[in-house]
Amino acid sequence: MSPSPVRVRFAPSPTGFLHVGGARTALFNWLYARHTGGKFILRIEDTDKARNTVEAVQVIYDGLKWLGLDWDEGPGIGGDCGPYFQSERDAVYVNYLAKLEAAGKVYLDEKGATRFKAPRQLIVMEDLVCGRVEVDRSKPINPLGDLEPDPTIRRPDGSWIFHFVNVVDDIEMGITHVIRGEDHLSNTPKHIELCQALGATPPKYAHIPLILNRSGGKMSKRDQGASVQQYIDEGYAPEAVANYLCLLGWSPKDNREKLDMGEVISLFELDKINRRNAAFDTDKCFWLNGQYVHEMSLERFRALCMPVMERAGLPIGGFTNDYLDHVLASVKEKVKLLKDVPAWTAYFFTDDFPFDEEAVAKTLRAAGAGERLRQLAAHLENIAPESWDAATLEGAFKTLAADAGVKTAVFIHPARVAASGRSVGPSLYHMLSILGKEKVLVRLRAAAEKA
RNA sequence: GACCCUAUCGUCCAGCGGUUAGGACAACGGAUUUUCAUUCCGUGAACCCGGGUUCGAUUCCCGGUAGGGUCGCCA
Repeated sequence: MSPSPVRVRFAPSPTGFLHVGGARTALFNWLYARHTGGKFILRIEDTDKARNTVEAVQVIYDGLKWLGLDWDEGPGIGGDCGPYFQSERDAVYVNYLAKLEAAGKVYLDEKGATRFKAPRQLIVMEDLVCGRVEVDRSKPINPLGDLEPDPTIRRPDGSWIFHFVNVVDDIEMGITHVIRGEDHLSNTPKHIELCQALGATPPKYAHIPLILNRSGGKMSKRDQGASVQQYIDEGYAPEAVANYLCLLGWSPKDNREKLDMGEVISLFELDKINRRNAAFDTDKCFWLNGQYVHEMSLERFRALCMPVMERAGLPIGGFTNDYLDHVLASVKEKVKLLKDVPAWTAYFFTDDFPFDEEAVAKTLRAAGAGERLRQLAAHLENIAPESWDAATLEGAFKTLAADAGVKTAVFIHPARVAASGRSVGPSLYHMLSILGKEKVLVRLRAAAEKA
């Protein structure tokens, strides 16, 4: 008998926020589906009408797509088990509730809510990550001898409770493996009882460790870096964030860390997931992002930078692709976050670029800076436009400095600030070479006047 | 409080009966560099505690402690 194909799901509640923990759960589900050739299903758990909005659902789609997590069934895709919004599955739940009613396994409490008559047995879970876990549901939860209350499955107003609809949908959608956060481990016995009462075989469970904040507490909305949107806004490369998330609780066991998704897919196994909660290390995520940015192709870098530059209002449309590529290549090795690219490149696209006050004060207003800039402009004037390249410029700077009997830096620093308004940037000779002779001379002379 | 999970450098991840306990981020020091960044080299830094089991425990078992989680008409 061949094992049934894997079907896993990510079932977020649309709260207007995609938590990195949720994203990591989605990622592990997706990886498992891709590794096994199974299906990854997206189901929106929007039973809480008050909180759920279309915008909030969009946040989930955007975050998953940004991370490259495509779903095989779900909103926008369809599938045989739809609808994939719990708010549209009322008939299904009514149907399943009827099964429980027919079996006498539910009752109405004094407030009119429907409760499941829990059998309270010893539940043994063979968790794929946590191992064997036994919970005796017949034991009192306090010294008074109280048992855990029977789970509510439907409110008096007819709306449904998470535990019930979650279990029902997993049955209905043929979910084979439930991969979710460890915060659900304690809920699982309840889910198994419900599942069995419904006449179904429970899925396999894999409870993955939680992501904690830097101080060791549960990562909450307020914590820095808790929202996927933040990484999008700050200009992280999605492949870097996805890679980092893989490393939280999972590893290939050979000390490698920078892995592309294809490799992770082929190596991903549930038994390689550890059981220990992990603190999110923003420094390391930042570092890994830098690695990705520096090593990615110029094409990829351009694709990531263009929307950022456009949003920042840089008139990149007025320049050739060739020019754009030269500019981007000059900063690619320097920049770590995409959001920094506009500030690093603005002066390549406009003459109306900002001057860093500190740099001006320190370099341009230094004694003799104006004279140096005038000398430099006069010297560079002699370079033929067709010879205006980094190597020639470097030679020119060095000759000028040698003749003047000073270090090259004496000319370099004011030239950098004059041409770019900044004290930091790409290699100066390359920068001037990309900018072109005409612009450079204008800027050097303008700065000399102001110096 | 009850129940469940966890416990290796500050952080993440290896090691799972015998190791000089390894790698990465961060920190610190140095080299390279026209700025910044990169890169390179180096240093410091860990097996929670107590009992077992064993010739031998970081590794296995028990207890403690600590951290996290769950006990909702939130999901």
